[in-house]
Amino acid sequence: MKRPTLRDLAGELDLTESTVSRALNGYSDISAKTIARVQTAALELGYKPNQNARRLATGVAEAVAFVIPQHHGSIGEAFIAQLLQGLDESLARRGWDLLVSHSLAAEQEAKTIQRLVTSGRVGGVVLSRPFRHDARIDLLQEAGFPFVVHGRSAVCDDYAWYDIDNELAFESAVKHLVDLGHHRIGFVGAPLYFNFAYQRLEGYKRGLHNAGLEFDDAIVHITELTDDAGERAASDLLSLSVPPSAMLCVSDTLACGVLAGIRARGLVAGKHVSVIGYDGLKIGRHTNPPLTTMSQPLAQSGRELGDMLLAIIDGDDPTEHQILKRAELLIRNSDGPLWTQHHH
Amino acid sequence: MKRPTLRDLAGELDLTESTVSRALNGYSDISAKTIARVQTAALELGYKPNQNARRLATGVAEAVAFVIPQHHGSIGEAFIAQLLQGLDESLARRGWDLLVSHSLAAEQEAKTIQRLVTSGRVGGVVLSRPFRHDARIDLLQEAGFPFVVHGRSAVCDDYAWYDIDNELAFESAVKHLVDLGHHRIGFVGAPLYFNFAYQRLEGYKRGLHNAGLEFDDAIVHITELTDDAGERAASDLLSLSVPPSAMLCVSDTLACGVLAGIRARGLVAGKHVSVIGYDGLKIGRHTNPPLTTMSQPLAQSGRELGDMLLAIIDGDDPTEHQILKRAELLIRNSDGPLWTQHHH
DNA sequence: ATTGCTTTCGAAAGCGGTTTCGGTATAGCA
DNA sequence: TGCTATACCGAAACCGCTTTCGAAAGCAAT
Repeated sequence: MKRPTLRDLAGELDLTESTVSRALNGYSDISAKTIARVQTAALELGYKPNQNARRLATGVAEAVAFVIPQHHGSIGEAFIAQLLQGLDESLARRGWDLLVSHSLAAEQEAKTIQRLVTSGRVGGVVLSRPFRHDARIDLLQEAGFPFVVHGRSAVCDDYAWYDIDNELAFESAVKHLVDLGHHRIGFVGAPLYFNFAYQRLEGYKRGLHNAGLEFDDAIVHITELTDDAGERAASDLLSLSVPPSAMLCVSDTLACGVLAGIRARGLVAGKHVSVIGYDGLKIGRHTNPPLTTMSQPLAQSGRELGDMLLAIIDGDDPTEHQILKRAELLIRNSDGPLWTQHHH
Repeated sequence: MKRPTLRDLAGELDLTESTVSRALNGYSDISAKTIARVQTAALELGYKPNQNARRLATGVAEAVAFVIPQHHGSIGEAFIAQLLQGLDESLARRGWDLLVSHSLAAEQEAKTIQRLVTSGRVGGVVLSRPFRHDARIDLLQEAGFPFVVHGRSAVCDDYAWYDIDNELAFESAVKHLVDLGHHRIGFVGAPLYFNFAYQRLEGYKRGLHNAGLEFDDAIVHITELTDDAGERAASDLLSLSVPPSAMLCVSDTLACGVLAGIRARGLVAGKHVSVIGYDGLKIGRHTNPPLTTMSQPLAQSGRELGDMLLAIIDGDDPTEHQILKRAELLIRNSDGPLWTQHHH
């Protein structure tokens, strides 16, 4: 009832373990006939190599880890699920495993990485939502451990990453809003130690600049990445003496909250105030009103990240793998022309 | 620059590998003094045991796999993310790894399980969304491999599962609707080979029966678990000559679509027609209108599933671990009293 | 000092593979 | 037919750690 081992197989075939092993692994010094014989026998006995033994012997882990960022939101998790799916697809093609590993606190995260790297359980790591200055990245680099990151940190010349041009995305989002007549555009962001949050803010600023608009601290609201926080942000922004007529949000999750805050005030998004999200989550189709957003291809990102990581583990130079994509404006109904009283 | 091995440590300390190993693993036949000496040395040298070697030697994998159901929807993935999080929390406490493994096609799924079981990479498996008759479960049982399932199949006496009382949930959902005056209640379901879909339909029937209402084929719509499918279902149901005044959906994802279908028709959910979802996803707060739903504690489910699996791997009898929880009705705004014309 | 337990370690055999190295048959070639 | 090159396979070391077993040392008791 036990799983057959290499020895069993060898015994059955009257060959030695080493021969069988090489036959199975397609070495060229085994006759085609023997290979065939071994393979059919393996099939019959249901032989499967013990991965742990194999990994111990070869030193390759055949698994990579995805480090799930400590969760700020909960809706945002759709984000992760998507990425995971793409990743797994890519890895599965090679028969590699995907480990996920949460880490509760932020400080823990470095420890988590350490453990992963040193335990020999995985041959690579994919990070997401990097900070502007990310200790995890430093650590991985020093260790010379293969990794890719979804997003990138402030200096990102010498490692592999896959990112969306956040600045460009927000710059063009602002332009879109300006074209609709808005000139007081609010920003609902996340803590700036997240590089994506920082970059999006920069893009926002540049967008304002392009339009000759002035940057106003009062209408940028930095908060956590949850819908509740978004709701509070909207509420705050709307109670300003001169509230913004439009709000740009760094995530769809946040935008969901903003939408709620707007409704709570008796206003309607897309009419009285425009809001644009970011991520392109499918949820946005069902919000009230449906959310206009900057869309990024999450599942594909996952696939590409997987492919990149595999390539790097195989010896590719990480710096050859730096991909910058663009987000697309996905117009639904939460944006609209500037609302003026006398239109009522 | 290589990671120190047990041998290195032993050399440093003038002890043998075996002694060091036992010292590190807290065997009682090593003096406290030696243990201390070994531990500090291990710390200094930054020694971490090679997990693969360890697993090979002990035969325990210290990892479990979560098999992600082939994805029908995409919004529903929030569902998975939640579960994953809870699972990982539970496993992390023991230092175990969590592998996720997709399987593209349904037939593939059995293969996937096979591979997991035979590869020795994991010591247990958690399944979700089981079919009424689930080959994966049979396979796992025959193999005598530790597993738990989120949900359960038609016959579920002899394995471990964690489920919500689906029948009860839908029975009470119907009651809720009946109490609101509805007597023509539609059902938007998923393929009945999913046991949860089957059970919920049963609960629905029982609810009707309790209220003395007749079951009508015409207003039960079985479709896939996507929002688009939900939208089509709503559209179909609404164009009936005698459309239902309320719709019960087997998932929030589906319900999102139903809501959209209702809006598309110029009707408003919660007023002209009531809809109730299932899952209690946070998205429901942001739909139009916010979705009333039967809520289940996903993250906690994950945690409990993890604990169960660990216990079973440790030798517990699986049949001792069968947990049936209840869903709670989470009232938001998509339900309401029966709408009658003259209220207009 | 001898006997009889404990306590504390070392020796060695795995766990299940991979891989290098060398030894035969066999074939190629003259 | 003799010689070398090649194809094919076996022997053995190794990957890093765990665990059983027995030996040595320490201690108390007689």
